[in-house]
Amino acid sequence: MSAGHTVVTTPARSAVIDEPVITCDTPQDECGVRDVLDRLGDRWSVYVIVELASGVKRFKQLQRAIPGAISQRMLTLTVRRLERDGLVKRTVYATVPPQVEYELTELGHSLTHLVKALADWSIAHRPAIAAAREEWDAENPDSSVR
Amino acid sequence: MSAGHTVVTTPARSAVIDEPVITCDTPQDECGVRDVLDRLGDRWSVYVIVELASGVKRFKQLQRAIPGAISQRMLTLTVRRLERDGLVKRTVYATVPPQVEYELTELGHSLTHLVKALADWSIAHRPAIAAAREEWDAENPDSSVR
DNA sequence: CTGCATCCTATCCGATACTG
DNA sequence: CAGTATCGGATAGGATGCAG
Repeated sequence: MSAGHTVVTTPARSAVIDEPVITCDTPQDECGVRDVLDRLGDRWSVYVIVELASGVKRFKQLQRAIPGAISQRMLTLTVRRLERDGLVKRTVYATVPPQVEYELTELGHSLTHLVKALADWSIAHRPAIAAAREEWDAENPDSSVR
Repeated sequence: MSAGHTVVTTPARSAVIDEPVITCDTPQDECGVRDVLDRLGDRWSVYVIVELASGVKRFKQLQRAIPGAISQRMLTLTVRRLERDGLVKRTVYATVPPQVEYELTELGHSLTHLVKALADWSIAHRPAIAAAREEWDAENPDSSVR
């Protein structure tokens, strides 16, 4: 009595291979990966790390060096957070006018390699990504996913 | 915040050795590093990449596997963007009910190593970061920087 | 099951003004 | 120069409802 529509059986479930990859079993603190990603996630932290990777810099120096014109407010917030996380060391000199120097800590430097690797990957694969985007956009003219 | 994929000049041949960290001389398009960071910056992309690193997964599988309870909306958006960037391949099966499989492309897999490295770093240094934060918070009881 | 559209909220971030 | 505080726009992201 059923209509003749074919119900396709779902194919075999993909067996979980072998790699736990990250082994995250604590949904609460989310494995702590967020601790880093949230930092790298904001707009400026990576640039600050990159700039400080080449040496000590003062506030204004930092601001000028960072591409995209970071506002004073955001630079302050960014360096404060990085300092709080122990990635950046802040040194205040009681001079007139005041002078504050920022530099990476040991911890901060250890992150530099990864950030650099990420940047290299980005640069190396940018053409591929750009091409993929153009192709996708061409095939999906009216998509809400930009 | 990604600028429209204009990909201008960018003479950054970037055959960088390992002295200059990122060699960014184009403030305009920000070296293209943003192209990647904007993806990694959002809350979920990294988790999707991590999950797909272990093999093909369906939509619902992905949603259940990701820690932190990603909403349906965000998972859809995230995988679409990754697909657009050529990092994820999407395969639709005309079954009832519908079934869609997601898997990393070659490009996506090449990013996996970096993402894993980042995750490893995060896990390894989480205690240090947590300690730094506690110390900082103790020394700055009434700070607006959380 | 997969996915889109809508509404609504939290947060990011820039602009601006003011202090030491 | 370095930093803080406030306002307001833009946007990421959750909840819900509906469609294929």
